[in-house]
Amino acid sequence: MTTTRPRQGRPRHTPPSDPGTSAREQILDAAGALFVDHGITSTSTRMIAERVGIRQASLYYHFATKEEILAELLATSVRPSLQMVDRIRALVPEQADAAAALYAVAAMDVRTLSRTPYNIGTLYLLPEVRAERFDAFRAERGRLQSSYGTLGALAATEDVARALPAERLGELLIQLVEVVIQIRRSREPDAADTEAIASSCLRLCGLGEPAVAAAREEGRRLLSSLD
Amino acid sequence: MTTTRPRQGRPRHTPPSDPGTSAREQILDAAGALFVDHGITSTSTRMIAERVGIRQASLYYHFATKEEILAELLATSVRPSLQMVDRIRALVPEQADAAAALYAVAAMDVRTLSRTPYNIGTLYLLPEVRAERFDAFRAERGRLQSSYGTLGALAATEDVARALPAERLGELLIQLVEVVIQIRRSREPDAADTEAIASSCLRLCGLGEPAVAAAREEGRRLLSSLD
DNA sequence: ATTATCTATAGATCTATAGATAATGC
DNA sequence: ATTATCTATAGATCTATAGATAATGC
Repeated sequence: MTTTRPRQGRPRHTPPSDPGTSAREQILDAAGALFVDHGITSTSTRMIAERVGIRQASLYYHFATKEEILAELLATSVRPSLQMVDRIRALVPEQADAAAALYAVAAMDVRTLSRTPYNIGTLYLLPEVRAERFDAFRAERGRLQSSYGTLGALAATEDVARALPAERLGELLIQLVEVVIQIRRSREPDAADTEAIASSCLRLCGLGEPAVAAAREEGRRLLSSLD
Repeated sequence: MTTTRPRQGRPRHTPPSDPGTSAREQILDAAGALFVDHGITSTSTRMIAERVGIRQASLYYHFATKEEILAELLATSVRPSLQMVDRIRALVPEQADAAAALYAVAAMDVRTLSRTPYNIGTLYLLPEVRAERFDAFRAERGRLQSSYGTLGALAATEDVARALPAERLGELLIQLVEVVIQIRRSREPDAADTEAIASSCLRLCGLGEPAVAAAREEGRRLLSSLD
């Protein structure tokens, strides 16, 4: 039992419950949870500060504006998904087994979205995020979407590939994966959800049941080789 | 050219551009467009009033609170979709051709969501709507979702029906249909989108390309018999 | 008389800044 | 001296109410 050394600066009126994490981190966590629950504009800086255990004005030592807090949250929210896609695509060199790669990417993404401490995916959907200020974030998300499109086009049957250009396929696939955001609003997503969603991505690409089963097996192998 | 008779009450500081529609209607339209663009909390009663061409306080003659405006918008937003489902399910007596019915319902719903004057579907996604106050609305949406589930379960192949209980299938199908809400944020959805989304619903249910094509034909027939 | 607006405003926010203060670090 | 907080507050909102007013309806 190590007593954590008190930090520098004037003490808080309420001492931090977790002295291990930085104030900046605590603010981001509090703001994230509140933005997701109540929306961005409905969350006041006072609410954020209260949850952290500091005074409202003290936020401004760490962030210049409320927007800056949001920007930081958004930046860290797509990045894990994008990195995951890159790692998985690196494992599947050519279009060797695109269906397995798509399964793995979708499953991983669903799991990531299921497990963030608050349902951070909902932030994408809020109108405030369409401000020009957040262009960079939306561009990253666009890259994720087009990865889904490319992967889906490679995995798809000829019939489906002909009917759906990669760009539209990407829109549909990312939308399907993000159903987990909606599910999380009413219940705790589980492993069966992950499997159902990832398999649905493959079916949407036109794969029949034997091909879906095969890609699922191989996709799982890919995932376990990631750890 | 009929000059519309001026209405009762003190004249507005800016005369209404469309004297045909009631003030109530004008307020709902203005609020809907603003809620969708900026979010609910970010839309002030002043913004709504300005768009209508009345003073902020005059809103309160028609609605007791801002929440009441939102409640009215939500109430009128799912209803068309629910009625459509009922009409189409009535046309397809037993499980005669569930796949065609699912195609028709999905296509109709996509078209409805594409054509509302503002992208009203986005309202579902806003955190403010989770307040208890809007329980009735969320219940209606739940009914729509379970209609998708039932229809999907009937249309699905045995393999898929075994893998996905109707409840989860409903979540996936409605999510897929509502991709049109996201599409509308970046571009104008067209007939090809409608077809792509409705066909994707069928593929997600495990249908192969010949079955998808057949259901699409029959689904279109159903739709044209609705007018 | 009734209706639908208007003007004015109370009271409750909310964001962000200025400047003081209580720790640690050197 | 530096850091991270605090207190206090300016200035800008925002929602909703009270009461006046300018039309039409009878």
